[in-house]
Amino acid sequence: MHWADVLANELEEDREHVIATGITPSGPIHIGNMREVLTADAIYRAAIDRGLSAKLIYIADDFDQLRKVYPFLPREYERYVGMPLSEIPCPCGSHGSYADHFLESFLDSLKELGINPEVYRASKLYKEGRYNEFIQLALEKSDEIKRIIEDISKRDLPKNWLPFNIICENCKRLTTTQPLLYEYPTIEYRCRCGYEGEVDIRKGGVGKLPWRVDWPARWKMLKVTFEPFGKDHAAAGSSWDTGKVISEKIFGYPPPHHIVYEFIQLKGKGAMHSSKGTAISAEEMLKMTPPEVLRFLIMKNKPSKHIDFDPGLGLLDLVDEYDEEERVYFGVEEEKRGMKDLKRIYELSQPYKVPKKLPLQIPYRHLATIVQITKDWNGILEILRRTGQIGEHLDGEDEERLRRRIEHVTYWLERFAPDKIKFRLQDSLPDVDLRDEQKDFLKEYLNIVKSVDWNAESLHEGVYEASSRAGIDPKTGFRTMYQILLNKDHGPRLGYFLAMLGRDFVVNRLEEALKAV
RNA sequence: GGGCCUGUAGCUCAGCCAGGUAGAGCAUCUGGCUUUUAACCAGGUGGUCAUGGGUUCGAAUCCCAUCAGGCCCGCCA
Repeated sequence: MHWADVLANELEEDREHVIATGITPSGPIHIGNMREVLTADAIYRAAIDRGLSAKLIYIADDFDQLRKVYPFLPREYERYVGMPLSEIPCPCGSHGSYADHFLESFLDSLKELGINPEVYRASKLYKEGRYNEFIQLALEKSDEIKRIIEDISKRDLPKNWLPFNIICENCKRLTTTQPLLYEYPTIEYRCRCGYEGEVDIRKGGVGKLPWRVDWPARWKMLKVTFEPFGKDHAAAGSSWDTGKVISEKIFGYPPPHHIVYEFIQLKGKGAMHSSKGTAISAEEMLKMTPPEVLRFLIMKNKPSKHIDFDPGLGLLDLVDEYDEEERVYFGVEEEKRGMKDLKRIYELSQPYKVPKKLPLQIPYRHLATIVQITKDWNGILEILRRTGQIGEHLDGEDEERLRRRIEHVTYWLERFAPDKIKFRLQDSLPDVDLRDEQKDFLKEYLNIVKSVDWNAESLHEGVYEASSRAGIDPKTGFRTMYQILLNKDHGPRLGYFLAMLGRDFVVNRLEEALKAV
């Protein structure tokens, strides 16, 4: 059984289920967050498929403070450190806040992946007073909460610690205030900026529960019944350990079902850290990977497995693997024994509906070659028709599929593909020095090209024939062709490549090369 | 120090949650194919399932211990 179904089977039948996910939008949202969201979505879908009543929610922790000036920020942001992300201006100026700047494009990406959660912003929940009863309760039970956290996490909290971080009314920081006295409904505090004052906790948005208390509070507030979280939250004494106790003892709410997931790493680079520049943002990942393939990556791996994402050649393999499973799903190819839960994985990989028939498949490697010959849509169609990979007419779904894959592979080529697979078809004959025997070869090959059946295999074989007639190594023959076409010594498999270029183009180029001295 | 995960063929991994004769891809070898951005076709070799114990008629699978590796342990996936 697929892991998502196993987890959904834990959920009680006589209950409304709320599957929660979310993050702190403090910077570009990276691909680890993708795993969390996709894991939650998988369980949500599995719950629905089981006939349970369920919804998926996404909580943006935009009331958390800015921790430091990240490398991608201008230095002026120093003055915002310690303020809630929702209260800091947007770095680019076109979003409502710092938090929205990073959040909005990520939420758009989710749409493309077929994830449509109810979105909650912590800043709103606080300002609208939805946290008020929990704040009051937490303050009343400060001592008990303090004891739980100290016992379980083995750290000491300050003497006058309260489970509430006040936002200074003067400098707007969350991190620089110290409570002096709590007497319902007000807390007196002092701030490092010199300000002293008091806040009324009945008024929303005057402060924030610390994470270890905030988390269990929101379980109850939003009636969360399932939540995936990373293993950082699951270490001994960490927020899950304290959270589940606080949830039960303080708020009287059973902690949600959960799954701890492993992190995604970049192949060869170890864990990703935005601060070290080794992170790839979620948006980038989605721009280079077709959405169904990105879902596939998450769905085929159990949450407990760590994933090495290879943005280089490995990405091509991943797409090929997806395509292969797709063919098997539609019965076009035989199932291999290693394919586990294939049907379910394929279904869960679909952003929206499962296709009714096998979608158009053009090998991704091949597409990577085609888009380097032409970026023009009609040009691409012409190439595919010439090589017999599509017929005269494409239906709407196949066209859509093709367009998307072209977009993704193009982005990948621009940003992530290794140099060795990149080339540029030269518009006119490059300035190359050809030896006499190479010209003999071109002459021989021109004859073949003029009359041969226009397909990859014949064109490829023609090189051997022309080489032997010209008395040269086939290797030199191939190299000669790449020189006059790409101005390089190597290139894509020649037969396919020439077949795509078309007879007129190839004949012309050969003739030009022969004319040049 | 603590926690979680992982350990299956030379390599990458599936199979473990519902115990019933050990699987795939790559590599290698053989045969075919006159070397092309990780070539193709057919076939073969290859594993006391990390180690030790336990439960069981039966264990890669469940339980316990040990060893090794990875990651995590203020906030953050």
